Parts: sequence; C-alpha cells; structure tokens
Amino acid sequence: MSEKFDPSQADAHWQQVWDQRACFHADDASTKPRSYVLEMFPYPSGRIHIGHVRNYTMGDVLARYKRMKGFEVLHPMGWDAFGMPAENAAMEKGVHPGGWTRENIANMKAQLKRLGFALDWSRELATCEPDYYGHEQALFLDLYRGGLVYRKESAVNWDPVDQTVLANEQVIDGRGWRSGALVEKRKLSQWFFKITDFADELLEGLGTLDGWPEKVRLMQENWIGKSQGLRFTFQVVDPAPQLPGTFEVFTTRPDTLFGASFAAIAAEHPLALALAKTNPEAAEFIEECKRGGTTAAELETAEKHGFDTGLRVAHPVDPSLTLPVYIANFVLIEYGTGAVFGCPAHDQRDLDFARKYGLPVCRVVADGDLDAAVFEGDEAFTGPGKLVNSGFLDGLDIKAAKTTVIERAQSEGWGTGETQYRLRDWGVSRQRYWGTPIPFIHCEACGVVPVPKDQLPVTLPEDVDFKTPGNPLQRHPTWKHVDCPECGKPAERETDTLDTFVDSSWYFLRFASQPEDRPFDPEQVAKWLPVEQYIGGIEHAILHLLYARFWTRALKHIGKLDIAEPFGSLFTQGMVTHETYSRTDMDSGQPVYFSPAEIDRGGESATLKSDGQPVEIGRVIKMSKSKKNVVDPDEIIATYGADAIRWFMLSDSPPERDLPWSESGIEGCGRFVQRLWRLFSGFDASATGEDKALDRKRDQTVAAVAEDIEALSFNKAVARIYELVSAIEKAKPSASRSAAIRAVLLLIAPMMPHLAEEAWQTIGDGGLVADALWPAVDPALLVDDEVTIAIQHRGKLRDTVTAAKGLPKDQLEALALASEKVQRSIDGAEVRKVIVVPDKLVNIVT
RNA sequence: GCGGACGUGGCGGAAUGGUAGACGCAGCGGACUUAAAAUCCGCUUGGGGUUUCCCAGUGCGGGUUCGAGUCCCGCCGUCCGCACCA
Repeated sequence: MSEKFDPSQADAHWQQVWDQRACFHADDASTKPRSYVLEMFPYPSGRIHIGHVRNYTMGDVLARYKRMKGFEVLHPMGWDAFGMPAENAAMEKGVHPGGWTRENIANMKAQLKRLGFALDWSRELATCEPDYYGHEQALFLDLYRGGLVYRKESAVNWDPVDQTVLANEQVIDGRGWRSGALVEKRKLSQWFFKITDFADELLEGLGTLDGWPEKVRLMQENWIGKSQGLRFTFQVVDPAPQLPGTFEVFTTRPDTLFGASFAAIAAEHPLALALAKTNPEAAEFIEECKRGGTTAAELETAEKHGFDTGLRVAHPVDPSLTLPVYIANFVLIEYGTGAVFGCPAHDQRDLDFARKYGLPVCRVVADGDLDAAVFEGDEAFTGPGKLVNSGFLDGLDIKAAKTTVIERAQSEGWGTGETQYRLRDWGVSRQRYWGTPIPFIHCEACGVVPVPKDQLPVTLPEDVDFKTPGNPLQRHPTWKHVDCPECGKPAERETDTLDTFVDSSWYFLRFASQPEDRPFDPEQVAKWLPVEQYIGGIEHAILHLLYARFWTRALKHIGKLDIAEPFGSLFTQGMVTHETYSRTDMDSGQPVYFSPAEIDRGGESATLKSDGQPVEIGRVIKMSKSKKNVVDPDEIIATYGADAIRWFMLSDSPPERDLPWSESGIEGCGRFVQRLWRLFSGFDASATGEDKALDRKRDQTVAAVAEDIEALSFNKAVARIYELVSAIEKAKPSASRSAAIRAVLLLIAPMMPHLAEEAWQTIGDGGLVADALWPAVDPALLVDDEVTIAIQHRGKLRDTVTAAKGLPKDQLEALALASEKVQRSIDGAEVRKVIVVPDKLVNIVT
C-alpha cells in the first residue's frame, strides 16, 4: 500500500467499478428483506450545493449500511425538473428551458457521481420527460374520473406586465417580483384537487406516522386546521328585495351565542357585493378593504374597520333581539362562511371592534366570581368558566353549553354542528410553459373533454419563444388547436400546466416500478413501499409531504394502490451554515462580503488574502450567495476527496441541527482519512496473540455504531469510530488488533466508501467492500467483566473502584466503605443509609 | 397572539435519573526536523492548594429525589412554524 491515500485516483476508480458491476441496482425479484431509502430529489438548478451533499450523504450511509445488513436496498435518484427557474433562464439567456434543464441534470449527475453515492441510476427519472409526465397525465385523468379533480373559478395573482399568474411567494409588497407591477386579483377557471375530501383522513393518518418528527406532524395538523362548531343562518329583518334575505355564519363558540352583539361579513361576501350595487358608501368601503396589505406584519397592526350596513338580523334563539350587520375588514371570505357573529366579551377581535363602534359587551362566561352582564376592560375573557346571562345555558360549562346549543339548533332547524378545515382545495393550474400539460380539450359543443388515453402523452411543443410575455403555450400558432375527441369539431387544448408539486407527489412510486405502459405496477409498489426512510429539508414539512400523502390516499381511493401512507419514517436534516466575512464600505456604510476562499482564517481572526488586513467575522448563518458564505462541493472534493466531505457531513452536529462548515473542520476530516489509511497500511494478517480489552472495544463499537446509524445519529457513530481508532493505535500488535482494524474498515465503509474499497483490496477477503456484510458481534463481548463503581457521599462523587461485574450489593457496599477517600469524607458521621446500584454506583447517606 | 423546539467549555456537541464536558475543532507546551509541513506525546470549565487534594459549575429561581444537565413548577433568552381561522 502506498504511503498516502490519493482520492483523486481512488475516487474515480471505484466509482467506475461500482458502475460497471451495477453494484447498487435494486433487484425487484430479490428474496431478501427490502429497504427503500429515499432522499428528496433535487431541482436541477445547475450545481449541487452543500445542503444536497449533506442530505444525500445521510441517505447513502443508511442505504449502504442496510445493504451490509443483508437488505435488498432501493436507493434511487431523479430530477424534479419542471419549474420556473428554467423559464427565467429562457427569458434571460435566450436558451430553451428543456436544453437548459437537461444540461443542468448532466452536470449535477456528474457531481453526484463524484461523491460516490450508492444509487441505482438505472431508475433515474426526470419529471420533464414525456415518459414521466405522460403517466402523470394518465393519473390526473384517473383522478378526474374518480371525482377528485374539478374546475372552478378562482382568484389568482395576475401580473399585468408579464401577463402571467404569480404564486403568493412571487408577490412582494403587492407587486410582481420580476416586473414590479401592481398585482391584480383576477378570476380564472382553474383546476383543483379535492384534497379537502381527505382532510380528516390526512389528519387521522398523522397519528400512525410514528417515524415522523413531532414537529412536522404538528405543522401538518395546524395546516389542516380542523375546528368544530356550529353553522347557522341569520335572518335579515325586513330584507330589501334586491338583497339576500339570509346569510350563514360559522362559530367554534356556539356557547357564547347570548353574548352576540353584532354580525360581520367579509368585504367579498355576496351580501356585501349586492349591497355595494345600490350603496356607494358600502362600495367605497369594500374597495378600501381590498387595498389593505396582506402581509403578516400589516395584518397584525391593521386596525379593525367596519361599515354599518344598516341591516339587522334576528338573534336565532330570541328573534325579538336584533343585531346590526357590519362589513368588517377582519372577516376572511376564505374561511368558514365569510361571516361571523361577534361576541365581544369572549373574543379579542370582537372586543376591539365593539369598543371602537360602541357596541354592547355582555359577559356570558363567568370569570371566577365575576358574572356581571356588563363586561369591563379591553381584554376579552377566553378562559374556562360557567355560562351566565345565557337563558337556558346558565350554569353549564363551556363544553356542555356548546353541545346544548348545537342540539337545539338542529332540533329547531336553524343550524347544524359542523367541522371546518383551514385546508383549501389544491389549485394546480399554472399559466406556464415548463410544466406538465393538463390533458384536457375545450370544445364549444362538448365542454371540457379529457384527452383519450391512447393520445397521451400530451407533449410540450419544442418551438416556443420567451421574448414576449405570457404563456407560450397560449400563443403557440398550432399546438393548442386540435379536434374534439368526442365530436371531431375544431377545439382547443388546455394551455395551463400542472403545479410542479404534482410531479413530486408520486415520483417515489415510479422509482419503485417503471412499466412503459402504465405509471406503475401496484404489485411492485406493494413490495417496495412504504419508503422505509425518507430524508429531506424541513421546508417541505407541509406542502410536498402533504400532497404526496394526499396522492397516495387518492390513488388508493380509486383502487390504483393499496397503501395509505407513502413514507414510513421521515427525517428532516438541518442546514449547512458558515460564518460570514465582511468589511463595512466607507462610502455606503453597507457591508461588503467576502467568500471563504478569499480569506485566511486564523484561530481567532480572519484576514483578506489579497491585502492581509483583517475582516470582520460574522454570525454563522445559512449559506447564501448574497452573503458569499458558500463553499463549492466540487472544490472540496478536488482538494480533500469525496470521503473527507462525506465524513464532515456526518461529524459533530446532530443531523437534524444546523452544521457549521469550517475550513479547519474539513482539514481535520482530510487528516482523519489519512490517519485511517496509515492504520489500514499497518494491518498485519499474521499477527498473533489476544487482546481481550480491544476485542470488547471492537464489538461494543460495532454494535453501538449500528444502533447509531439506524437512529441516524451519525455524529455519535463518528465519535465512537474515533474512539476505537485511538484505542487500536495505542494497542500492541496482536490478532485482536488486526481484527479490530478490519472491523474499523467495515464500520467506515458506508461513510467513506472509496477509502474502504481501496484498503479492502489488501485487508479484505476478495470482492468489493460494497458487497461485504456488516461485522458480526459476539454478545458475550458486549458486556464487560469488570466495571467501574462510582462511590458517592452526600450525592457527590468521592471515589471510584473497579469491581467484578455482578458483585452482590453487600460486597459493593463493603468495598465502598473500605475506601479511604470515602471514609475521610464521612469523617466519622453515622451512616444512615446506603444505596447500591449493581455494577454502577454506591451512594452513602449520612 | 397561538403552537413547538432549544439553552452544557473558546466553538460544534456527548451524557437509559447514577463518575458532566466523550469525540471533533480551535488553543498552549513538547518530541522529530537545518527549517517547515506531516506525524507523535502531553495540557486545555473556573477558583484555590499545588502531590495522589478541596470548592464551585449544565440560562435564572424554586421543588421532587439517596442522587437532577436529565423529572415538575415559575421566569428569562434564542430559534422555528402558523396567524384578524370566527
């Protein structure tokens, strides 16, 4: 073996060998137990960034470990290849989105290969290719026939300059992010998935996902936002003929009905709109509401405004009481019925509103002894208590009062108990080119007609231009013109494409099974799924993960699948962060940032290489181009090799937390690679003699590292490997030492596969370490025969003694009392009690 | 406002209610070397005695326990998610 390990030679060599031997092809016909390890597939932006490296290294270690444990592992990779950046590139650089995307894929694939990931590239897919999105179109039609897809008019953010719909994230302070134009609300006919049909199922299903982080489950729970309450109808007193005579409200606090002092409707509510036609003041107020900002900060500070319509509604329980009806800016048309009743004493918003407009505030829930009908103060009481001033509800607690009101409403026919969800149906229409064409045809005579399955895929036209704003599909000269599949008359294709979240809602199925004629084979899918371990960023906690869960359930609902949840275990990894380097620009006062490559980093200071002068070291934050605190994985690989960067990704920080990147850290990893190489180089197969302590250390480490990897606690596994390596280095040559070196090689094989493969050539027993099995352990060696006993007095450690494992309590006690240090500490005091924990400690109480 | 997570050396972090600070990084000292790099050895929570010892110490204040970084209560701080959700 040569003196130094040379990753620039070894990495490429072994990557090629793994490729040629198809080491990581998952065998559908295998009889082994199966394991499906999946990382969220990347968007092909052009370059792999360090966050990808961390994500895929974790998955790779798990996949390789599972293989060593005898599993048939499916570990695939693909590309979430549709999306806006490709169209932006097309507009900015005049390239075709497809060409740009495919080039990026090629580059990033090469980068992934340089990291030596154990991926089954034969299953690679890109969502922008017809052999993927064609199947997606077929599934879309299946879901349509299953009643889970529909069209409706819906408001969108419309950029009048770019002639396009904007996602909410693309609207910044009410303006289009690219054009800067004021965004308009426009009504368009859009396609929707009926995800709300599954709201309850998706909520209930969270309870079965034991392998998911509690945090993600909570986020999804909040997103679905189930609330139970009462929906009831208000009758308008003396309704005008041109106005609706009733409207419905929803409340989660039907118990406070007797505290109602007004009703409020949203500015977009049908009654408000009807009123606006004849009442200019109302119209003006509605306009004013629309102008209000929609950002969180604005909403928080926005004052509550109302417009008294002059209308009154009858109180449902006591029709002799009437309430004024306001149009109010704090009522949301999207939630519930877009109308509420206000109970100021027990709702802060209602109280703010009531105080502003001088409305009555009547207490209906007692605050301890406080039960006066007149409510004082500006803080609503929302705590528990008995109902007061509430007729037939008096004396009930809140829960009982809710039930009583709902029962009464139902028996008297003016309302029903109802469950509301915050979750909305999923709008998937995008007025863009670079996405999956929605497979429908609009015919004047036949209406909306699905494209027949034998005409799928509906492929994107290649000859498009991005010089003019708007959807290229819409203005393409020929593409949209087709004959109606039903009547044969000229008709038009749907020119909207699908939200890219649709593409990522079923790719894990296509990885498991890739028939040409169907999206997937349910039998194969049943063999591989659910994904045993899914790994990705927390930023997908809600949308992607909820949509994928919805698709799985929807496909089950229409009989295409037999699993309910796609991802058995989910892991969300932390970000890779880096400190920032900057100087303050004298003229502008703004910081000027420098990249790590421009910096010489000492122990406590940093200087700029070009002038040797100090720079300010800033906080450790997420890597971003604007702060220049980024590192390029390719450069790291070129300097230190793939194994060093992989090792760094696993070291130190727990994987769910942020990992601070540092030059000294990666240098340390590079040194450890060489240190291992020296260890392996010193392997002596002919050494003899036994080192029992090292044997124990070896098997204990093997067992512990296995546990750590299965728990994804890579940082702990890394620390244990360091410990074992140190112990081996200190040990004298023996057969035990050689065996321990061999064990280390297998332990690091999933983490540093290139180094492991190279060393395996001389240490191993033929073949590839990629095909080797995880080392077996001798259970007898996992327990020590001697243990260290801690001796405490008054709860503090006074001494430690070594004792045989399993020594009886009385002997341990005697041993403890015999200690000189302990006796000194006791200092003649009376021993009142001795607690003995076998094999652990003795605590003497005086 | 609601919900959640977290708080341990100079830094990242270990620690089934049982020896706090494993392991890595940084730092200091030494060996090897003409020298440097690499490598190896030692030290590295604070305060005191300086020898093999003592005291304090896991954001702050209480509590439970023979024993608390860990469990309970109350604060403080940081981060994240959601939010005029009726």
